[in-house]
Order: sequence, then structure tokens, then C-alpha cells
Amino acid sequence: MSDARPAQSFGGESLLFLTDEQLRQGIEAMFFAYRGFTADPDRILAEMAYGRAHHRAIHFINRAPGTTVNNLLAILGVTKQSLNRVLRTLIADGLVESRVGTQDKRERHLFLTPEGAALESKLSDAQRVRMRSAYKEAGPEAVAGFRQVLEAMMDREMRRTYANLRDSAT
Amino acid sequence: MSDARPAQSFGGESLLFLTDEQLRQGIEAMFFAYRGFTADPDRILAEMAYGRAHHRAIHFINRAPGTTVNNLLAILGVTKQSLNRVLRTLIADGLVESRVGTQDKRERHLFLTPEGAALESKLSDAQRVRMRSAYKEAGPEAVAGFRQVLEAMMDREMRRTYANLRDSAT
DNA sequence: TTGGAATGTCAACAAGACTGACATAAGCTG
DNA sequence: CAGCTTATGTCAGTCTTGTTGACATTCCAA
Repeated sequence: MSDARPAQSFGGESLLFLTDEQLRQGIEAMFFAYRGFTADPDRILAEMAYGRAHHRAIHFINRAPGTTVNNLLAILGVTKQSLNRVLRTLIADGLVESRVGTQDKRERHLFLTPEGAALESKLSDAQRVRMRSAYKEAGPEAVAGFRQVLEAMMDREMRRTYANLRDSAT
Repeated sequence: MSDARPAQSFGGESLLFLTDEQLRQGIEAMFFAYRGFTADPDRILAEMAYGRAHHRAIHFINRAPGTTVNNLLAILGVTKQSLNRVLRTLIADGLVESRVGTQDKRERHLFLTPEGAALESKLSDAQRVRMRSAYKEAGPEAVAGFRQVLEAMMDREMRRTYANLRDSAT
């Protein structure tokens, strides 16, 4: 497992990119990049009484308006109790609306209020600025590779969720 | 900021990759991929009484043996109180050794004990397995792009830290 | 109709981040 | 040497966000 030799022969191309050192650099790049990735929205959230969990909820409610709590749970990968605390404050603060399902009254369908949508925009814009700048700096081919590796890093189930969201784009 | 039009003209190539939708997909890919990225070591850590914070400390002490507390603080980007809690348990459990500096006796130099190194291997191996598989699946050119975009996503200071670690590779 | 499954809520707890205050030891400077 | 600064460690308290357990409501199927 911890061999330090280059990887051997896959499909004939490039034999020299799978050393442990190369992999470690990728691991560290993920660590530092994720810090940058969350830094800008975190700054905005810190000003209000919110955290990263609120951002995630707002993001995916905006992405799939009318989604149920259970569906959001599957996307976020946390317990319903954890999500509920976040949703409760967002609803109390008037950023999210929770409507009892018409067909199944056990379900709650979630929507952003205009105030919620405004915060979503603010957070997304901040995050997109950095993303856009990184994409510009790296160039379109790098972006394609970036997306490929990220997708390959996901679990099977996450990959499904990600693809569903992607394909449901308006 | 929230325009939905394609980006305009950069260096003549590829005009159609900077829409908000494209950026949002990148953002979601980062979110899901990071979950996958941490999933395997997290599972191992959960069995012991450790968390992700311990993993990060162990990783970078292994990467830069003899590093001082202050230096580790800068790399990890947390407060000394937060790091200290983690280091205290790692030292108490005999995974990390803290040696008083010979030149500057205020400094503590940190090293992994054999037990610490064993855990580091176990965690790194688990993380590398996924990384290696993602790299293989995506291919070498994708990996190059992946690394470029990640680096472009970092803050200036993180980029320096990252480059220093990378260049100090044995 | 009744018992189980699904959905959501409330309460309590733990990890890990944070700030603030303070102690100690060592280096540095005038 | 005296006094300031630096490096580290610690105590206390708070916040976010994850967890489990218990429970209420609603739906569905035997």
C-alpha cells in the first residue's frame, strides 16, 4: 500500500503520476482548496448568526424548491435532528417557508422566502467570484479535468445525487 | 453578479464555460467530493476516540517532522487552544512526541512516535486508495487540471504554504 | 381497525471550533 | 540587568453542528 514507486502501466499512457508523493500533494491541495472554497461565504455568515450548515440548507432548497425534509437529508448527509435545528432557525427568521404536503401531510415542502433568496444570492455570488476566478486562471481544459476528478472521488450514492441535481438544471 | 449569460472572450478560447450554472455545478462537485475525500479516514478515526482534527495534526507532523507548534498552527489555520487540545491527547496517548527546542528552548518540536506513524500510514493509505482510484478513473490530464484549479482556489497565503510543503518533498 | 413505517420535532450531549484571560519560560534590546 | 516580546500551555466559557434517544403525527397495509 505505501509503496513509493510510480504506478505501473494503465492503458499505456502516463506511467509517472501515481506515486504516493503525487497523491499526497493532491490530498493537501484538496485540504487547502476547500478552506478557500468556504472562506468567502463563511465571512458573510459570521456577520449574521449563521454557519456553514445554514448555507448548505439554503443552497439546496434554492436548487430544488419544494423539496421535502427527507430529500434534503439525503442530499446533505446529516441526521434529521441536525438539519431540523438549522431549518427551525431559518424558518423562525423568515428565510425559509415550510408547507405541509397536500398529498402526504407528513411531509414538509421547503421554499425560500424572498429574504431567503436574497441571502442565497449573496452567498452564492461570493462563492462564485472565487470559483470564476479560479476557473479563469486555470483555463477550460483544467476545469474539465477538475470536474472529472471530483466526480470520481464521490461515493456511488453521492454521484447519483450530484447527477440528479445537475440534470435537473433549469 | 448573478448574470446567467456565458462569459465573454478570454484569450479567444472557450466562451461557454463560465455560466452561473457551470459554476454552481463546480461548487456542488466540491461539496460532494470533499465528503468522499474525508469519508474513509473518518471511518477509521471514529473507531478510536479521534476526529478529523487529530488526522490533520498527524498528517502535517508526518509531513514536516520536527515542526514547531507555531508552524503547525499556521498550516492548519486554527487557534492554539484548539490545536493544543488535540496535541495534548495525541501526546498523552503516545502518538506524538514533543521535544523542547535546542536552540530556542521556548519552542516545542513535534514528531510522530512509531505508534503515531503507524496510525498516519493507516489513515493516509485509506485516503490514498480513493485518491488513486479517482486519478486512475479520470486520467493524467484530468489530474493536472484538477491540481491547477485547486491551487487557483487557494488564498495567497495558503498557496505559499502549499508550495513550501510540496517543494520540501523528500 | 390497528400496528408498523415514515416523517418530523424536542431534548440532551459531544466534538471541535472560537475568544479572552492568564502563567511560564526564554529570547532580545537598551 | 530590566523590561518587552515571543512561544507555548492552560482554564473557562461560548457557539456551531454533529450525534442519539424519545416521542408525536400521519399514512398505509394486514
